[in-house]
Amino acid sequence: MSRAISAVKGMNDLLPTDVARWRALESTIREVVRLHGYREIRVPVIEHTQLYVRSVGEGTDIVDKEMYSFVFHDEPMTVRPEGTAGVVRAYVEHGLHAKEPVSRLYYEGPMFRGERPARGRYGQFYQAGCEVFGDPGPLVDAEMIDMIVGLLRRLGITDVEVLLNSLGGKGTKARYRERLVEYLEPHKDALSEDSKRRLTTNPLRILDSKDPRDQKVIASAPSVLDVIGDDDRAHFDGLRRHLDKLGTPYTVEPRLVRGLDYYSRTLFEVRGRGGELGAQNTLVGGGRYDGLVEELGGPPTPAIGFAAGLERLLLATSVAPAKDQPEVFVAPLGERAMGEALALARELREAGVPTLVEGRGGSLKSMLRRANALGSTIAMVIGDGEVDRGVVQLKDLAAHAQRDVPRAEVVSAVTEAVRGGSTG
RNA sequence: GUGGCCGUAGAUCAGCUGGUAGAUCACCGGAUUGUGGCUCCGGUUGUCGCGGGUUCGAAUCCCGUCGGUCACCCCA
Repeated sequence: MSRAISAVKGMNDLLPTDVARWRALESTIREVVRLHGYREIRVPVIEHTQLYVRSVGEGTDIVDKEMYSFVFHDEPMTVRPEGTAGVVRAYVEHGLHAKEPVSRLYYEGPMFRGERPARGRYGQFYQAGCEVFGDPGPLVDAEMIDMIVGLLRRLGITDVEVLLNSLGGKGTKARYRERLVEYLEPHKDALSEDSKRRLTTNPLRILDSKDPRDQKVIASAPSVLDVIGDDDRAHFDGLRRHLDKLGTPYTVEPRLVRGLDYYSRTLFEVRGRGGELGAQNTLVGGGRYDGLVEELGGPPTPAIGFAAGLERLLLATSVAPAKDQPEVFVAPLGERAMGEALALARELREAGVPTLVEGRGGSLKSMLRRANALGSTIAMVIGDGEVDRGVVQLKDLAAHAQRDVPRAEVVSAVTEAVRGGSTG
């Protein structure tokens, strides 16, 4: 074990035990999303850097300092830091808008950001997300938020809060930004160092600063909700009405802003309140991005989407993984039995029964110990005696029962036992 | 990127103010020439994260570095 190569910082392995939980989580998400009419789309992990610069936006931390970018054959490329941009690109590139009036897309996969890793936040992390194109809302907005809350509930994550805000339409964001800077400028000296810098780069971010100095100033800052247009207000009110009707709880948080530039109008975030999440308690983030499709070369198309952080859901969830251990453990004793065991295992597998053969030899005791440790339901012992008599010893591990079964009847006896329970 | 804490067998950890490493679990074998979950016995496993320094001597002290973790930052 000399000079072993370790994983890259922030990247981590998911061992089989972990993966069992992941699969349980993913299948729940897929099911919920399917019930809402979403269909999965798979897009590349690598895109032109420009895609993210134009969508996520310059001045955002993601683009400015967190992207895994490289130049390949003189082309600036980036390993995706988030999912929406790529999906929008695909939507435009394949002219989906011309094929169906509304597209409901689901995606899932690894994202990459060069941040300092912490619990619930990694350089390579996984997101599942949905995007709806072609529906201006606000009904879909409400439906999406409600779906997320329902999904979390199915995952056993109930201690959450939904934060809701509106960033207004096209012009309002810039207008509010101006208004905010106007307000903050005179208080500049009272702000934290970070926020002084943000005043020019990304003033909206100052709103959710945790620094007490900033909070003091922010407390009486103008609210976006006072600046949004009448249409935006109507949209926001409509969304709230739908949520109220559904009984889906939410909190209006005018200071909620998100890290990406493309958002407009509806903005939401779901935070977990369980202690296991620490400061990384944002489980889901999303919002409307009505201008992005056009921005990326498509026709004007309203759109909304969200992304959920899978490792964070996993920290908060109580979903139990399905059993993935072999049902049958074959313990051969001796040379002749080995060959017989292998053939038998193949038959069982063809019949759909997960089977493992102990090929390392060893004592029967140790083999049975292993069968038990693996959680197998049936152990099959084959020795010279069994081979000579044309039988196999079938042990029901839970019932401590065993009997000889003629070689020809083994498969049916096993499938029966596996489905039915006892072997009699 | 900034600051705090941590880094010892596969896993969880002990090792006090420096004298070249231990427990438990796991794993392997045995206690009935071929029968498991409990029990008992025995056994394997470590460049004490890495590099340098102080010292007769360092897992133990100092510096650096890498990794993890917590808070900030940011975000999923």
